[in-house]
Amino acid sequence: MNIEPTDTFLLDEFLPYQLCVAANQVSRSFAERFRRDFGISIAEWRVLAHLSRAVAVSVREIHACVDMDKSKISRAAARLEQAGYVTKRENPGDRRLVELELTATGRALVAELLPVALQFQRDLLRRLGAKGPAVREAMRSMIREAPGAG
Amino acid sequence: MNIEPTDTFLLDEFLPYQLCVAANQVSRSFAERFRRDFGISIAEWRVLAHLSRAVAVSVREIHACVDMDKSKISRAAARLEQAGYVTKRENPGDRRLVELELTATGRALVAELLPVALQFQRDLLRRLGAKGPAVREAMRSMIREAPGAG
DNA sequence: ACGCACTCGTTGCAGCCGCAACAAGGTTGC
DNA sequence: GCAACCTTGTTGCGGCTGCAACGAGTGCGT
Repeated sequence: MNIEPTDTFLLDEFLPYQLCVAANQVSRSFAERFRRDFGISIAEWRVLAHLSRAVAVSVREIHACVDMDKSKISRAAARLEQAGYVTKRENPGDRRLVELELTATGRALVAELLPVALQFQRDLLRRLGAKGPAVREAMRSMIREAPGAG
Repeated sequence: MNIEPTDTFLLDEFLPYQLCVAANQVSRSFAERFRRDFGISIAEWRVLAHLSRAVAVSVREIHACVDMDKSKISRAAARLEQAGYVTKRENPGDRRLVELELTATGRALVAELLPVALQFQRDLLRRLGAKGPAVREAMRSMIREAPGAG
């Protein structure tokens, strides 16, 4: 109802900017950690994280779940295959599909990754304090519907 | 104290991922809007937003305030100059510095941009509801100190 | 069986980004 | 005054990304 005095605009107080900077910083330190300790990128981490839940998954399913471009997933999967962490096999029932599956090495890597990722999240939540759950809920509500779609 | 049952890892519940997706979606719709209506990118918008507060500003000062790489600012400024929104003049006192300044057209553009940006933020805050202030505070606390620095 | 529309994964391409090197300018110590 | 060092902004470069086009494969209607 009130009209804010916006004669001076402060970018630091602009929520989309704050959100972008926060996400970039978190993403950067997370990526640096995973790159240094495990030699994988965020895209590869996401693919591995999704594969940890299922036996054989197609690129399409990951694309439907993980908010990454098809091509990004495809290239990440190619790198993971070359590194020996996943295998790619064509689905005999539908030969368009590619079944991605973790190798034994891949499962061992995931077993190392998950605790590190969870610890990272815990550190993040600790710094958020009591606001943690509200932030998570807020992220979800922002993700659901696109802001500019209306 | 409690050990969480982490036998299944859900990427959707992973806060760094949620943060990244939310920021990307917000950023994307914001960028699309500004690109379509005004023909400028987010980098250019940030430079304009900073220039709206000062008369003549160097690349260095923007770099110190706005969390963008020097080169990104430089290129954004070059595009803005070519579009006629800012002027670049070398500082007579220190000829390394470049004084960026809004033209009349640039000021008019900013006067159009700011209400749109503020309305965008209002829409975002409305969808966050009561959690809005907590989210803003949370973003700030994430920005201050790097998460992986400890 | 065949044509047509659709789906899936890969690849080419253009654009953006961060990093580092660089040139030009300034500052300090002697 | 000058040499070594720092600062500022630009540019080249390698890598990544999103988009669109593409080839291969599938399902459907007839």
